[in-house]
Amino acid sequence: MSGEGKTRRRGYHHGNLRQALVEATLEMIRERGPLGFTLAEAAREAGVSAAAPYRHFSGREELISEVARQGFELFAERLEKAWESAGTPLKAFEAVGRAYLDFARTNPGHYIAMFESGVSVAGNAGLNDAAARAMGVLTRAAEALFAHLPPDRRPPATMVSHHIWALSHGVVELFARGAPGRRAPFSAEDLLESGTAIYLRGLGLIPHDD
Amino acid sequence: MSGEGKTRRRGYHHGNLRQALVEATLEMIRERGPLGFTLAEAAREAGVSAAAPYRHFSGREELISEVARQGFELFAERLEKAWESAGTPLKAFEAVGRAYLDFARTNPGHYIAMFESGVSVAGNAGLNDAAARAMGVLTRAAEALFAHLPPDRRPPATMVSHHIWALSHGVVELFARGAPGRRAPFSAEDLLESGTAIYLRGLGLIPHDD
DNA sequence: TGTACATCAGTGAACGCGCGTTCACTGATGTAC
DNA sequence: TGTACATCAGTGAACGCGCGTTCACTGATGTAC
Repeated sequence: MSGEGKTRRRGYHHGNLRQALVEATLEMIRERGPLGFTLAEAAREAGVSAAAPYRHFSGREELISEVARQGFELFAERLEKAWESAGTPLKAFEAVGRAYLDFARTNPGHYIAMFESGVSVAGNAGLNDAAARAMGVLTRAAEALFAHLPPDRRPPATMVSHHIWALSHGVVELFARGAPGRRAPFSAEDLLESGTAIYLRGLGLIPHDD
Repeated sequence: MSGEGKTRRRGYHHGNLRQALVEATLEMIRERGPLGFTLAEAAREAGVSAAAPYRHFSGREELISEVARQGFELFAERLEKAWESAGTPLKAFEAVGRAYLDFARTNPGHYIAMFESGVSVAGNAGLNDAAARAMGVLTRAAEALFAHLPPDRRPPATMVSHHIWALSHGVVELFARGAPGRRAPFSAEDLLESGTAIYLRGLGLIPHDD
């Protein structure tokens, strides 16, 4: 809910229609899934005629791409902030993992637009940049973890970041959303934290037997 | 492609329309994503009028549920077969992981219907059973891994299966599909295998430093 | 083996709907002088 | 400070489209006798 506020019009000219459409889209996506949004309804939601969006976007596709782009920007910011806020590389890495899940929780519309809408990241420069920036945080967080190891004993940082990304994404998709009544005996947070801990132990970065 | 064949009609009576619709749906989903299927087109594809599907399904929703159900059945079978085919519990566990990825690869239509279509698993008994059966294989595979450990040192099997499930699902969603041109330096297979190995080492089930 | 008939699995026409998009238009805004 | 005018950001009506679903219907199948 936070970060996905509402903007309504004030007169004949909306004043902020572009962003209002983005926000309407976020809400529709959050509630009805990746393809459950329509330009027509976004316009209605913003209190504007069905033709108005075409002053700001070339069409449906461009609007959802913009939503995804904003999502990746926000995502990268949150991950960066989490990384910088913690003391040791290990704590920082764990904080990034928590921030990942937290982002998916508090910005479901963005998350869905980014990863489930079928938007082509490669085909859009702005989107691509933002996505790379977010991925970069994960990779740097991984690199910092091994900085103290002799170079020939460091695992490839991008492999590690891919592992963590996949684990996080899987947890989000399978356990963080959907009916809260899912009878899973573990919360998404617990699963991600315990999974990450076991993984890091496997890398030799956490002592065995805590 | 295998397991997603084609069934066309032979006379006025189709003979196998129900399954033909399922197969047409698989193809549409595979090519156009979770919501990219329509009853109308499935009928067209099967060479039948738009009204015909209603002799076999109450509507759109019931058809996609059936696709997902068949997917879970097939999935459970493949996982079971993989588990039974390997010698040691460790090898069997790894074989199950490989079978997971392999299923997602060879049956993308099923996989999408199962996990991305928004179908409500809980609201359908047949679907629920099939899904539980598949999940059960993962959990039993995990249990077998610790069978030789003293009971008080065994991690919870469902936690482990949830971890592996999340990792596998994340790898599938992020790295196994989409443009094959993704410049990922690691294949989905490699990522899942290496990730699983590190995780199992973290559990103390694989010796350090191979 | 032949026939009557119930049942099953199709047809095709029609419906109402909401969507994406285009178009000529017009009200509001802001800038040059 | 006031006015003319270009530009911008909206309107509303219209289009063609494909969809899901319903309905009365009919051709094919299979069973009882």
